Amino acid sequence: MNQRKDSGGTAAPVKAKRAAATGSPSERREHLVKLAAELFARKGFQATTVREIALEAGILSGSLYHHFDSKETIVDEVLRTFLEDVTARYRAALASEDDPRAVLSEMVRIGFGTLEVHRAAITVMQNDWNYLRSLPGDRFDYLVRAEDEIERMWMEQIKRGQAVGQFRADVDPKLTYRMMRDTIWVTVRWFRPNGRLDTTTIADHFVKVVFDGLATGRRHS
Amino acid sequence: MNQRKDSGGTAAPVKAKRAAATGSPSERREHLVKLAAELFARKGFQATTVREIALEAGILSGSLYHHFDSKETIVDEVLRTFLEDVTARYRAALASEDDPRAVLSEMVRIGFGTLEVHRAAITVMQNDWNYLRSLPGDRFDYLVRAEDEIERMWMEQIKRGQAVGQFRADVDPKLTYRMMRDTIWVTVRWFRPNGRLDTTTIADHFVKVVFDGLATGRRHS
DNA sequence: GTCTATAACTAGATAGAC
DNA sequence: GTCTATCTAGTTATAGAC
Repeated sequence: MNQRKDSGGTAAPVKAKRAAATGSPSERREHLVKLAAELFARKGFQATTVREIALEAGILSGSLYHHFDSKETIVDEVLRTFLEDVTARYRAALASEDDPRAVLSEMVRIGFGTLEVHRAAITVMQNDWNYLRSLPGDRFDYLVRAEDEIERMWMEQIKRGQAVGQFRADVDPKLTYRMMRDTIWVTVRWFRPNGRLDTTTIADHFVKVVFDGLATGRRHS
Repeated sequence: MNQRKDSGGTAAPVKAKRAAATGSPSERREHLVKLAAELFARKGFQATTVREIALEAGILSGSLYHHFDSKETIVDEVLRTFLEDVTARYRAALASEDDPRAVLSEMVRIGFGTLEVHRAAITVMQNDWNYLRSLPGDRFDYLVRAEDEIERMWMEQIKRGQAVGQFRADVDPKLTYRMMRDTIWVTVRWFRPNGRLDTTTIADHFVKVVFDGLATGRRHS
């Protein structure tokens, strides 16, 4: 099935979904990146071929190279866009509020909030992180740099919260940060926009459990 | 680099790591699966070639097909082994104890405990789940079946705990289950055996935070 | 900006000798 | 149980016509 006489990089687009061919060149590019991100998220970066991306866009694989010089460039743009947005939001949260617990719960809300807009990017980041990092060259080193900056911002709030007595001091700050970070991002595995649970509900649940605990009755010791 | 006159399925093993060639056939097979699992975990299932697996074992790719009929069969065995072990442990925990909170914290400990033995398998399961599920055929349907059985076991304990008043009733059981499950497995991303934190420490931290909360002071309303 | 045609290569898998 | 040799199919990417 899906037979075509070309085994190479072609195949007439025939009845492909050629979407809005209007708009500026940069909008066109963004649109292509978005389509690719969805495919990367669904099947994985490597399992997604440039032919599939092109087909989805209603063009042929060769034409894709008018917009991007490689498949890596596309996934690069997917991840970079997400990381720039989320770090910017975190910085804004830090600047607008001082109370550690307030900042931290705002950061939790920001994290879950990105699930809607950046669902595909987050999925790719989680599933293909190891692979992209294993590629030769330093092209994806910024992934680790962004991760480090985000870690610093979280850790600072956790430690300040402990220092002022808002958070219990008998928990490892780094372990706590990782637990919070992972629990937020990993939600993309099952989160569905327009599903039973919206990101605000999920964030509230998370804050409730992590801050106050699941158990009833007296507090720890 | 790494140049050889063969572009096919060959390449003299030369100075490869040919390990213990002794032992029963089934031990040999298990050993190969283990080597493959490590590669799958590091680079991803698709990025790992049968040639790399063979090289790691000190044989040629063609020889691998004496043991397995396909690359998929190998990853199948990796995941199946892990899932069978963990579900068996969960069942034992349910059988040996009745108190919901005790069972649940035991399940948490079991989860983190598998990180050491099954680190590679868990990594593969997380990173390549979407891809394996997207493959045609029903070969990997058991992934979802195992997931469902595990979910039932956890949910039962959470709901019983709420019914007997051990856990607060104002949290969504399913959301709570997902949060606990994800937080445990995702730990493979950064967990290193023989690192600063062992699985017991991580499990204790987890139970502390999730059961009693991070905040100091009075309990939730 | 897209298509045609193809280059250059790598993947998983097989058949049969040893 | 391993190696030799090879097949088939699929991959990213390019060059130039339109």
